[in-house]
Amino acid sequence: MARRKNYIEEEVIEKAMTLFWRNGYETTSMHMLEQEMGINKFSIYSSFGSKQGVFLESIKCYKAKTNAMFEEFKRASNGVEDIKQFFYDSVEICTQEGNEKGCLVTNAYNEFSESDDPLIKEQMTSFMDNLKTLFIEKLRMDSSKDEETIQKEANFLLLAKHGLAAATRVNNQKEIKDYIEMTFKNI
Amino acid sequence: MARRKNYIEEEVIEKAMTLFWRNGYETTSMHMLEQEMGINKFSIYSSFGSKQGVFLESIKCYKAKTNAMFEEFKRASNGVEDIKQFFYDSVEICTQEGNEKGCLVTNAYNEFSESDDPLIKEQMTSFMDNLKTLFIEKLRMDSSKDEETIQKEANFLLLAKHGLAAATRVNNQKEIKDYIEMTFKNI
DNA sequence: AACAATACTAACCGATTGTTTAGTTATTAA
DNA sequence: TTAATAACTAAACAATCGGTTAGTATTGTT
Repeated sequence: MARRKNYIEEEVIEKAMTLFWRNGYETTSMHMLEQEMGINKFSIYSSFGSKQGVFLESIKCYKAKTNAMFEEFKRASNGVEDIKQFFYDSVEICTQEGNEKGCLVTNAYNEFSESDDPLIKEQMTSFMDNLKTLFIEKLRMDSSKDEETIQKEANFLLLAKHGLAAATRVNNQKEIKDYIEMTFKNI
Repeated sequence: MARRKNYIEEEVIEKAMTLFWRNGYETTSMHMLEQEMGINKFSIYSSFGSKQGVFLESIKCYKAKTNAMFEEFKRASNGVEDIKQFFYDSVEICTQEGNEKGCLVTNAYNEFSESDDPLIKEQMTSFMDNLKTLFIEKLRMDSSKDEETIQKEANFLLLAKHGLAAATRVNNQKEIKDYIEMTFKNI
């Protein structure tokens, strides 16, 4: 009936994700998105509606990308050891790629800390809440831990992930390893 | 010889600092600075040269503001316990004020992670390096620690400060306390 | 071949960014 | 009192922001 798109939405959104991951939300302009996605504004807007829309899709893409890791994390049953492995995997995922640093969501979580956007904030908090739930689940595997300790440790680990995100930006491999080991020293 | 300024640079820069602290660098526009500082662009530019200039002065102001805390930290001689106290003081300083969250420098350190500005980056890294040196100094007070451990722990604590900055943004008092206590359990 | 539907290019929109400047007002030294 | 100096107001600057749109190219259906 009509002309076909000559780009694949899944493909271009992955490139957008990379850009957001590297630069954050505000710093990434529509012009930069045009360049990186290889399509022009019209196509971007007709496919994703707005810059916010592109970002929202990018987060979905990020979640899909990290899904395998998350699934493995969910399936695992070694308790704290699994969380540590998850930390190592989180680092791995951004050392194997280009200039992407930290965790896309954690980075954005910082950037959006209190300002504006409810839709985006919801994506962030749901990601974080989900992560915390998983932490708690793994921590409960050690039956010697009481509930209060588990809550404390889950909070600690969630905040430690911020430190980890910072680490992948400014520290080297060994320092990152040291940080993780020290974090889990008495969990 | 000529007309006198009817504002005091030290006063208006403190207001600028508050704004940068609350919103970060990019989000804070010259217009917002005009409003908050209570003077117009001409005055801002004639006093500080550029937005970057305002920010640089704001950092100096921040350093001055936190100087008392730092001096006390330097003077202290209880080792690790002093570092912990420093963490508590860092939290205190932003709960007593308005909406300022985290540490101005740590926040900016995140925002500028690798992009652009050499002058600003230098301010950030010098602040962080200085902090690390102080950590090491305190850690060395425990003579039972070997140098490698000290380096590891100093790195860990520096990254933990990122977690702390995040905590002051999204966590409540008790959770922050728990985070600090758990952080120092490992040291 | 003609039509309808959609994708594409590229220019343009108003708003806002950081920065500058022309014109006016206030202050002080002579 | 006057001339020089500097601070003020307010408008404008070019560049860029996110977003839109008119016009054209491509497609499938009839």
